[in-house]
Amino acid sequence: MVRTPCCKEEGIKKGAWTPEEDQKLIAYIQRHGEGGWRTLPEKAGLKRCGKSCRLRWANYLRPDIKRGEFTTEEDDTIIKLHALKGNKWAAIATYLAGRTDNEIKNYWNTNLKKRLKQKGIDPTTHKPINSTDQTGIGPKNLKRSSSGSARVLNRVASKYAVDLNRDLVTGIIIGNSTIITQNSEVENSTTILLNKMSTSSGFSDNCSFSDGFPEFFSNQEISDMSMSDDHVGLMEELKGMLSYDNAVPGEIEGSPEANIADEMEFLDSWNVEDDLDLEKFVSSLDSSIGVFV
DNA sequence: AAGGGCCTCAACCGCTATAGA
DNA sequence: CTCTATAGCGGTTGAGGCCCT
Repeated sequence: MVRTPCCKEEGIKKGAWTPEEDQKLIAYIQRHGEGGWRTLPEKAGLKRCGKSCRLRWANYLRPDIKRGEFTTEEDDTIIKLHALKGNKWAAIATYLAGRTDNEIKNYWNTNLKKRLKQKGIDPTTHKPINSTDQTGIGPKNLKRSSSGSARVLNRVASKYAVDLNRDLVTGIIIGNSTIITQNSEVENSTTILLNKMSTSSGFSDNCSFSDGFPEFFSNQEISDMSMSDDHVGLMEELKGMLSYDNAVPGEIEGSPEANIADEMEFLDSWNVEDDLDLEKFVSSLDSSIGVFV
């Protein structure tokens, strides 16, 4: 079947937009709103393809677009989300207010990719470039190994008996309290706690990644946690697990980077449509990763 | 000053997903 | 169920600016 072209080829202008064209598009959308892209160019007096108009609006003219350099926090968020989601630019863009998928994609390809390479990290796999897989411990086999961050998520779910969904967990991992709030229907004590965790700092600077709760936190930390409702640090620890800041190629065993592959697998294996209840959450961890408090 | 190479990013292209007739 | 229109996504391209020789 011949594909229907999105617009007639004759008389259609291509290339850079002029300020006059931008004005016409803005004025039309302000009057009539977004949508109807196929008929929009004619109605707005533009000799452009509807698709081109949509893209121009979405990536450049929309009033809520944030311009200017990416912040360190944004860099960090993109890297972590890329490790979790891969080249899903639109999905990543939903976590960065005011940034478009196109902008993030360009920024990744021109800046972040290089930066990771300079740190000795493969930007595709998020693993150290020189690591050879001679042990046969590929992602499939890693599945049965322990995952520190999965363990913490397990603890979050167990401890606070919260229905965690995928976006919420992503929010926890990248430390974005907005997402946590957005994805929680009711601002209950759990939401407040998760928000607090996502914005708190300090605490665990000496966690290890071997199995077992006591090795995960110092005795003092465990004591502090049991004494206080203020469970700060859990979030920082989660963030630390997915952080590249201290990555040293060749020293990855048991480090955060070793967990990226199974982190991705277990998050990706979740059904986006279904909220995960506590029981399902724990059993999914048990069956797919095999970790546990 | 000229020009060649590199980099950035807006825009395009081809494809898939989805809604509605 | 099928077909078509539309929206949206990710990869790629190319114009223009910058830097170096």
